[in-house]
Amino acid sequence: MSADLRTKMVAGAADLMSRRGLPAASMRDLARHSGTPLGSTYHYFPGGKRQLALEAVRFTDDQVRSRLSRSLEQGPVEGVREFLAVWRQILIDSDFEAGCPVLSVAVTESRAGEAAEAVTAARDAFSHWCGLLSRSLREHGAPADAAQSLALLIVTSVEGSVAICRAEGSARALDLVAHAVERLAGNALRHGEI
Amino acid sequence: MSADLRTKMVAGAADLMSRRGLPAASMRDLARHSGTPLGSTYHYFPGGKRQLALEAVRFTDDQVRSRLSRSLEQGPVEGVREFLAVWRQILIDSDFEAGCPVLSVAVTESRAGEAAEAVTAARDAFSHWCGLLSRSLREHGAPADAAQSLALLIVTSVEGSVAICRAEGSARALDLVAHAVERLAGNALRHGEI
DNA sequence: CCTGTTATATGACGAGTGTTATAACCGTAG
DNA sequence: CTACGGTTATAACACTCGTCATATAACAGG
Repeated sequence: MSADLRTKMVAGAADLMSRRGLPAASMRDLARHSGTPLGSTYHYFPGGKRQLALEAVRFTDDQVRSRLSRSLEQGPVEGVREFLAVWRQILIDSDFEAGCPVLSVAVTESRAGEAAEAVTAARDAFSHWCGLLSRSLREHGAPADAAQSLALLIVTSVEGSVAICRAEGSARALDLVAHAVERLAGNALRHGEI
Repeated sequence: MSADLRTKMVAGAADLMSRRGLPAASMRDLARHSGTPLGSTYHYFPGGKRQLALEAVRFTDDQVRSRLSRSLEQGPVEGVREFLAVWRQILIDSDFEAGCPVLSVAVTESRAGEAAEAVTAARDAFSHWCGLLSRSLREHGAPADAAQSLALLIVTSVEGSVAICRAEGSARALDLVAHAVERLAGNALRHGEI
């Protein structure tokens, strides 16, 4: 039972899904992309593609959550910065070919389709990220409703930026949005409104 | 030469692409979805899927631009409202199965892939929408840099919201973002900063 | 050595892919 | 009526899809 190989498959799946969307990422491509044998895929993931997609979304969720939680200990502005840095790094490292696997699932799969669990996991991931940001903003003085709105605004605008950056082949959009939301977060903490 | 049928195909392609992403929308599905004969697809679109995808993105771009331009005559806040209403209507009418075809292309296709022209058209669409919003904000008193940042923040957050709304099966996210960006637009016009 | 479990390789299944060639349909002009 | 243009239908091309059954390999403990 090699946990490494399994994780490698899940991480590779998340990456490839973020590049092409789930339906266009075939099991053969997913195996090849993560450098793991195709024959092992159904050994580790008896649920097939549905299971692999679900785990890939949850994997991304967990990774982002852990990085976000850690940086939020230094305050909400630092957390926002880290949230942006996560995606910026992925864009740069992939030459703007990869993006957010969670967004990819949300855009390409239906709630009632064959990957419904993955869509639910995507919804949960967005909810987790918003919740973490919102709680931190609240704990640092922002009113509850402003914190919730601002957290959602941050997550949505960053996800949208990542997609636009891919189309542009540049981090310009994400950097502009980064500047704007950091300022908004600062204002919210100082003046209690967005 | 039936222009209606051609347009019907393009509009149907845009809709189906927004639901599943471009690679998962087969030519047979695209024809069936728009109620047009498959045999005619390559007659009207000799460039095949690439051409159909490209025209679908441009079609969406044009539609949004025209609605946005018209409503911006009543001021930037009214324009923002219209921009949000476009996507809200699509979400509701499709029971949160459809979304933005332009985002869909940006997420599922590579700049160097077989639908490179469609990706370029997606980049242009985002740029057009940001440009319209930005210009209107500037013309109504917002400083140039604030107008540009805010316009991008609006487009990105709305695109992100549409995706999240699909995953949630609810317009909650879009409505919250709508409230936030309308307030931001108002502030930018009154105080000259975001 | 043998055994048993886990992991990988291979090939096959029916269905679907984009695309093209070819044949049939259709309304209208001559 | 015939002839012909723009359309549509159909079948086929080589290929890939997700999935599974089966066969082989690798490696543990006795």
